[in-house]
Amino acid sequence: MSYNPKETEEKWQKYWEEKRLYQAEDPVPYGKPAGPKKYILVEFPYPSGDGLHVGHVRSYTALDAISRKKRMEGFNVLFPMGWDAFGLPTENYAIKKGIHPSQATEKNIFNFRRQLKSMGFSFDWSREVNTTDPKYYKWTQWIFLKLFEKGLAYQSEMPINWCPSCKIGLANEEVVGGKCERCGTPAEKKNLKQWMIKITAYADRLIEDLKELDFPEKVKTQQINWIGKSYGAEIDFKIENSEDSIKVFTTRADTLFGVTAVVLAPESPLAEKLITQENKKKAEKYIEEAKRKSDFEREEEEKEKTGVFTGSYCVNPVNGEKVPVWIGDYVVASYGGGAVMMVPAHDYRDYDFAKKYGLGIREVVSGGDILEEAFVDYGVLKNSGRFDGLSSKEAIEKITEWLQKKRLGGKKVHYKLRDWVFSRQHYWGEPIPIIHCQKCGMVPVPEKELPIELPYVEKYQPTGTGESPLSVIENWVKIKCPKCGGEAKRETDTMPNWAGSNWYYMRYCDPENDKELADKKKLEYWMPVDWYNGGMEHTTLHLLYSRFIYKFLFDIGVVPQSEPYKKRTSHGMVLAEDGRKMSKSFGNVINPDTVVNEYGADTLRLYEMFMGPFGQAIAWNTQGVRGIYRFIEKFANLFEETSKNKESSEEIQRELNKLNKKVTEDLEQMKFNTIISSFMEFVNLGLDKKEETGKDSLERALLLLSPFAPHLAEEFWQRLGKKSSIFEQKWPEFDPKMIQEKEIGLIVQVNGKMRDKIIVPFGISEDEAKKLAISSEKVKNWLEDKEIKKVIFVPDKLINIVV
RNA sequence: GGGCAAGUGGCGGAAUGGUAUACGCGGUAGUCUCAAAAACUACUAGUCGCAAGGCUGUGAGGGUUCGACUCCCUCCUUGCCCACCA
Repeated sequence: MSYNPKETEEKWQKYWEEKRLYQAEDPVPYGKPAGPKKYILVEFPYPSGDGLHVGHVRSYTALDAISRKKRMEGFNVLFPMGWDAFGLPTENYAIKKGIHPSQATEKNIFNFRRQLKSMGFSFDWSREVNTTDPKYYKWTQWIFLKLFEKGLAYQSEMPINWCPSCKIGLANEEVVGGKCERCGTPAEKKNLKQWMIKITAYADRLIEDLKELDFPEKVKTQQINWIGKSYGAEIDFKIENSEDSIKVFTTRADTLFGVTAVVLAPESPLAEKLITQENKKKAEKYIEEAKRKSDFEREEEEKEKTGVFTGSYCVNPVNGEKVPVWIGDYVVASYGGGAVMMVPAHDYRDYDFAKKYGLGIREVVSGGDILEEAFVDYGVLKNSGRFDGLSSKEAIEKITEWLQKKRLGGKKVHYKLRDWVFSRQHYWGEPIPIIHCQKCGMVPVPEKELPIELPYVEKYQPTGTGESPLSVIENWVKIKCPKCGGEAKRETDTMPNWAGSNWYYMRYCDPENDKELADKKKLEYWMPVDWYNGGMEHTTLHLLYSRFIYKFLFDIGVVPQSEPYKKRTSHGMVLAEDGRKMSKSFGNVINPDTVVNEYGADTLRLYEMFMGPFGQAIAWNTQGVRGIYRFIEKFANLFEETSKNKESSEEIQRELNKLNKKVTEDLEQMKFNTIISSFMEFVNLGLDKKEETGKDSLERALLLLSPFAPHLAEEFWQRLGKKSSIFEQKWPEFDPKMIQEKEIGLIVQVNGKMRDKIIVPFGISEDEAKKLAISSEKVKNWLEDKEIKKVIFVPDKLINIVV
């Protein structure tokens, strides 16, 4: 064997590191005059105790290949790496192993870094960031202070999702199917004072600005749906014998005459107030039960709607009708004010509810049969007084206008997006830089005192009371108020995982800066990120929230544009050989170290590029890895047997140009699997025609292969006697003229079926092609006794004779 | 219930209006070997045929076209995301 990956790979990794080949150049006046830049970004990993996943390798290899090609094309490339290291998994891991989270983090990062380096990725390690480094989280806290200053960070007592097992509050995004995202325990509701971030203030801009971005449509629609903007009306239902009114949100103001009840969410503060004496027992018990039930349990009960009458009534503003007020658990507390107008005739849920509790069903839009089921489409109004005969569309407009005039309601826009619960009652996170003073209230920590470092403690287990472990460290909590000097206490909640990952890509532009989160000139040069690859699972979390934070920083003049990412792509998951998710409990995890030890990093890299379309989930196949290793051996053979030949034949050169074109173009479109197949075809052809293949072709093939198999490419490049690294070379250009063959196989069809393939000179005329086609023996049989009706000629491709 | 993808050999997949199944895996036979592994060579969608060759074939059905895996319509299946959002 003429190529031994084990020996070779480490050698070149060292060589590249010494040459500092992958360091990005800052713009003047900090660096050399910088040419055009490309900022290529992969989501930084969470350094877990499990080590690098082969899924990381897939997306990092892809973007590494792109970065390498861009450098060879002359771009000043920033391709950085760092660690998203705060958060629950490390804290849990530390508790389990009995070591401190900071030590666990250090150990895990060390391992991840070693693994990434063994893959030969071209990261600029001089810009490494770590979210748990006080020098880094100083600026995470600074961003929080700015949000607080602008009124976008606030505290609010609210029912939050609570995991009884982790003893921690969860963001809506962390509750999946009613269960805690991490441990799978059904989430409960618990009232706690929480820090909130007002992302809703940016809802419109987050939708609007998507238009300009090069994101997959799927990502855009998912974000739009998540924000969930809907246009409708807010309508006031005056409560009988009271000054108060119930505000309901509806997108179907046209059905207002069909209201036969108003239903409140059990959590609604109004609900309790409206319960009358005679309904007290029943209704209060109902509320208590409903509150105790988690969202999940409510869902599990086969969506059977339940409810209870409060005893109170309100007034339908459009016709003065007296309408009963109910409480029902099908009403979502956090949307639309937690109240709905119930129109059984024209809403499925209301229909079920009304049927169950014997409430009236009144048809006000014609078009369906409401004895059978609710009619939810638009139609023509009836039983609606002066609005009869209008179409639903017109009626929505007219009725809303009328309400607005009477000051009983009006147009209203609602969002599904809710403000972001930004506090965790945990140890392993950034302390929130706020001080609570008895006299002055909430006082922000003065900027010059940042960072507020996380105190090193022995006990970091959750308290379980809902308070963070920091709350028991008295000498840390107690502090003088920076405003009045009186007694005060530090905020003891910490920030969620997302806080550090919101802005990490800005820090790469200027990772050492102690005066600002990053220098403005550097941000102006590097931002926005030109290409950001990550997982679909981050679409409505990290990707949306970091866009919001970037917009906020733009508004306060810290960053140069309002969108951080120009282009977004996403990779598919790498599944285990059995088609399931890789998981320790299934025992089906593939460790990249094992593959690297056995076959080398290049084999793993090539395999992951070859295994299937980049955007698709795909199962691991151990035999497939062997197949790639065979390819590497074949390549080495080809090299050994042909590198002494001088010039390649015309055919080989043509195929090489085709390969050149394919790699250059498909790389941009992330069609890596077909690129690797083309290399295989080229090598197979070269081995078939050893005498025709020479040094010139090998050189170019190595350049083309170098982004994918950098070690192998460098090794053979240097074996050819080159004095500089292959990565200091220019990306090869292809010659379109060389791709054109002199003779081509023209397809001959009769009635659209292929009957023959004839060799003809390139650029043959229709007449000549026709003559040749008709005279073909095979074709003659199919034309016998038949009249030629029509001939379709596609130049240099095919000729179709219709008989 | 809503939204978005996708259905092609034994398997991963290629071809996005013009040779369907490239490339790889697996399989079969052979070479080498005391033997095995590895490697190499040939074959590998189904079907009829000694062969030449024919016919069928890209989830199902229909349509557009000289020509459809590809475009349009209806349906089925699978996957992902969202979901009592008024």
